[in-house]
Amino acid sequence: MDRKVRVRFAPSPTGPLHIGGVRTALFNYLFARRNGGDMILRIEDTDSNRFVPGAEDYINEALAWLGIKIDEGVREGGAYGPYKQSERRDIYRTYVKQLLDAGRAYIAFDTPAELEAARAATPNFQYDASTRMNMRNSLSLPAEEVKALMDAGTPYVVRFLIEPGRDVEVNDLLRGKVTINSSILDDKVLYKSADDLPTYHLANIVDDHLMEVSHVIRGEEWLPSAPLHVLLYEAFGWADTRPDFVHLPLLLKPDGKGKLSKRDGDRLGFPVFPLEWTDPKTGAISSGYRESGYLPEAVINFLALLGWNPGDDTEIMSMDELISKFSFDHCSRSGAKFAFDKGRWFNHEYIQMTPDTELVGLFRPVLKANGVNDEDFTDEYIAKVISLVKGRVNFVAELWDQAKFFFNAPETYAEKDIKKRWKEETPTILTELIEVLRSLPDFGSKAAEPIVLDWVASKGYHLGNVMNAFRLTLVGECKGPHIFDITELIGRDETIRRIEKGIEAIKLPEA
RNA sequence: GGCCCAUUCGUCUAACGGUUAGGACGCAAGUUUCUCACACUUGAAAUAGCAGUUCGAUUCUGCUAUGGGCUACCA
Repeated sequence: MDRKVRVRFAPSPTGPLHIGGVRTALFNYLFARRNGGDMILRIEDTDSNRFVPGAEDYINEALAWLGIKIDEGVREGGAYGPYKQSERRDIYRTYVKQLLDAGRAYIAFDTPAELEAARAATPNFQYDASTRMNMRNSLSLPAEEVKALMDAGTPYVVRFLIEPGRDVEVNDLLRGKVTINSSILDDKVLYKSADDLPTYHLANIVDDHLMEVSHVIRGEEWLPSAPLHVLLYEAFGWADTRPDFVHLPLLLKPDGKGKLSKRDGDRLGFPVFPLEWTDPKTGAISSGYRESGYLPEAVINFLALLGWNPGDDTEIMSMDELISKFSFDHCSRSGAKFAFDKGRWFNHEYIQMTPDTELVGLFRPVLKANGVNDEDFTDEYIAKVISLVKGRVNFVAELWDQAKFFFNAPETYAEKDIKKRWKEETPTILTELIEVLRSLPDFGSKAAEPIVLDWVASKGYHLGNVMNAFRLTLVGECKGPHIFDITELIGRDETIRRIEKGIEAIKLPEA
C-alpha cells in the first residue's frame, strides 16, 4: 500500500525535551524529508497532573534551534488540527463511545484505593479477563447499579476489553515480527471521566488515524504496548490503514544502568537537554547544548549517528546530507550509550567549518562574560583572533582561554615557564629586541619574522630561550599561536609595552 | 516475578556464510615546531559463552549469561 509519508513527533509537555526525544524527532524528520513526507508536531497533554508551564514553548524553540522543521502543528496549523490533545476532547469522546457501543470497552468504577487493595491481595495482579468480573465495572455489576452510579456522577474510567489467548503480531520495520499473547495485556484504561481526557493509548491511535500518519517512529519503550495499539486499530476497524511501526533503540546512560533520563541532568558532566531549562517550581537550572557552546549542526550530526549510519565511513554530514542518505536499513537495534566525547569532537569539527565572521557573533558574549568591553574591538580584529586559535578548541567558550591575551595583557607569568626560559641575560636581550622591533619597516608577521630570526642568529642567541621569553611577556605562558601572528595583531606599541612590563615584573628564579 | 527487545575494540559503529574483522572518538608513540595546540603518521584495542546447521560461521538456530525496556486512571 503506497501512501503519502506522514510522521509525527508527539512529546508531552511535562518538562524540557530531553536529548533522547530530540533524537526521535530527528529520525522522524529525516525519514519524512527523505521520502517527501510531512512532519507533524503533536502535543500530547492528556495528563493534566503533569503539565508544566513553558514546556511547549521549549519544545518549539528547541526544534527550531536544531533546524528540525515542522510542517503541521499547534503553531504551524494544518488541515488535521487541532494538534494539541487537550483541544480534541470532543473527538475522543466520540471514539470512546464507539468502542463502548461495540462492546469493545467497558466502564469501571474501581477507586485507586480499591485497585491498590486488589494488587496487594493478589501477587502479579492484572486487570484482565481473569480478574475483571471481581472488580466493579459495567461487566460485573447489574445494569441498574451501573446506571445509578453514572447518574450519581461517580468518577469512572473506560477500559479496553482484551480477549485473552490471542497471538498479536506487530510488524516492526526494524525488528521484524514481534508476537505477544494478548493474555499478558491488561484491560488498559482508555479514558478518565475525572478530567474528561483519554490516556495516551486511545489518543495516540485516534490521532494517528485521523491525521493519516503513515509511520509511527518512536522509542523502544513503546514496543511492549504496540500489540495493544494493534488491537485498538482492529477494534476501530482501521486495521488496513494502520501505520507502520518503527521502534528506535534507546539512548542509555554512558556510565551504568538504564536509559538516559531527564533527571541525569548535569550529573554526567554534559547536558541532556538541547536548551537550558529553569524548572518553574524549584528554580533549578539544567544546562543545555546551546548554552554550553554546542553548534546545532554538531548536535544533529552526533545524534544522527547514534543508532544510524550512512552505510559507509562518512561521519561529518549536514542536515541535507543526512536527509539524502537516511534509511531504516542502516538503523541498529541495540541501545546506544550516550558517551559525549565524540560529541565534543563533532563540535570541534563544526567550529572549524564555521566561518570566522560567524563565530565573532558567538564569541562576543563570551568576551563580555569575561569582563572585556567587546565594543573596543572590531569584528575584523576578533575574526582574526578566532582564525588563529579556533583549531585548538572544541567549544566557542574555550576560545577565551586560548585568546584572552589578545584582549588583555598578562597579569601573571607562569612559574614553570619562567624557570625554564628566563635567564640572567634575558632582560638585556629583550631590551635589544625592543630596538629591533622599533626599527622594523613592516610589523606584519611575514615581514617581521625573518628579520627577528636573523637578528637572533647573528647574535648567536639561543633561539628557543629568546622566543619563549618573548612569548612569556606577550602571553604570560609558553603557549599560543605563532608568535609573529600575535605581535602583528596586537600591534607594535602593545608588543613593546608588554615586553617592558615583562622585564619589570618577571624575576629570575632562585637557584 | 512475567513478557518483550538486544549483545562486534572502553564508546559509536561497518562487515547482511568465505575479510589479516574496517572506520571514527578517546588513549599511546612519532613527525612538525619558538611554546602549547592543531595537523599528519603509526600503534594498542572487539565478535559474551556453549551447543548445533554448514565444506566454512561475527553473520543462521537453540540454550545460558549479561544489558535494556515494559509491567499506572504517565507518556
